Amino acid sequence: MGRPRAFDEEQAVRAAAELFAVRGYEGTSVDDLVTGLGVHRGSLYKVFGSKRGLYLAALRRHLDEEVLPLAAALREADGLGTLLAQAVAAFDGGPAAGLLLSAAVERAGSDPEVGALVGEGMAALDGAVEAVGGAGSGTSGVLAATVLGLRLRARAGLGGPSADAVLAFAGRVG
Amino acid sequence: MGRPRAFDEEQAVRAAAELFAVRGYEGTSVDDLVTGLGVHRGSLYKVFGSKRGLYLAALRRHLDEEVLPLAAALREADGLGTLLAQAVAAFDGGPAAGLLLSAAVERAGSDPEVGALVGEGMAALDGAVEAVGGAGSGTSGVLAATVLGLRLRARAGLGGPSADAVLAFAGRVG
DNA sequence: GATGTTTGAGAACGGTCGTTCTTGACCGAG
DNA sequence: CTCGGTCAAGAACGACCGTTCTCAAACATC
Repeated sequence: MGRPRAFDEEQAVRAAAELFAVRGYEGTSVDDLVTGLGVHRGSLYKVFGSKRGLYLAALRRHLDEEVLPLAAALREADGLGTLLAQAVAAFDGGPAAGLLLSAAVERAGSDPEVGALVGEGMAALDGAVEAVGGAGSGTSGVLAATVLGLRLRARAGLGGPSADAVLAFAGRVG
Repeated sequence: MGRPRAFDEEQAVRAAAELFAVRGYEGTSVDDLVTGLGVHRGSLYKVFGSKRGLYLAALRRHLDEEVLPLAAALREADGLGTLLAQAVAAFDGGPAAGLLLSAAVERAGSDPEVGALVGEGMAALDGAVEAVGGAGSGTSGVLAATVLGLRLRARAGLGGPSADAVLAFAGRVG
């Protein structure tokens, strides 16, 4: 019953996540989304309710498909040094944690629902560091901050530390 | 000749920097600025040319009055651990580096002039870490990333690592 | 093939955006 | 006091914002 949907919802959410990650929430207009996703305005509002609804869906997907898997992979690192190097490599290869970073800075403070999702992503990174470095070492939050800080440098387009520098640093912390 | 200016330009720039730091560039409207600064629209455009011009002035002031002095102070630390602890203490006490962080995420990628200013601020932090930790150690960029990452956590309103945790971490890196 | 329901296409809504213009208040110089 | 120039006050501009509405096209069901 009814006309079949002509767009892939998951693919649309993924495209929205990329747009939001690059231009930010306020910097991405509904027109940008309609053009970039190839989804009609009406369909977008029918499915997601609002621009914010689409943003929350994109952030949710970003967590489920990128941040949490990354955190799970980092848990398998055989030391904090390897963990750091692995995280940086993930940042070089794509938009990993980009939307998480953008959301944390731009929206987490003013939108509680975004704040909860951001907190979930950060907690996952914390947990990975803690699992590798040893619980109670008290350093997990700091090193998780380092991970996001390195992501920030990569995003800002300014040359971040080289992989060698990261490894050298990693040698210091274990 | 002419009517004298009825507002303090430096104070206006400072107020603008706070607004931009909290709400971001796109999240701060000219109406917000007019209200928050107590400066008339016409005067704002007469003096700063545009919203972007005021933003650049605010970021410039943020660097000169907060980030660069902070970097200079960090240079005097007697070790990387003290440096980290000092940086975190500065974040707790105010908006230090807040606009730098916001600009790095929201604008540095799309506005080259903002990118240059952000790069200047980050280079100052790098230099401070390098001066304390020893040049060529290759860790300066990474630890500077940690500094901004900790600032990010504080901003997002999620409980960051405690001062004790930072000190414990600092013990590992020297 | 006719019916019923949902989609896609795009015009249109009021509101707000950044910016400019017009007008009158103000003050130093002559 | 008069004049010239700068400022403050606020209305007004076109453009764009997120959102809604109308209507024809496209299927599943009967």
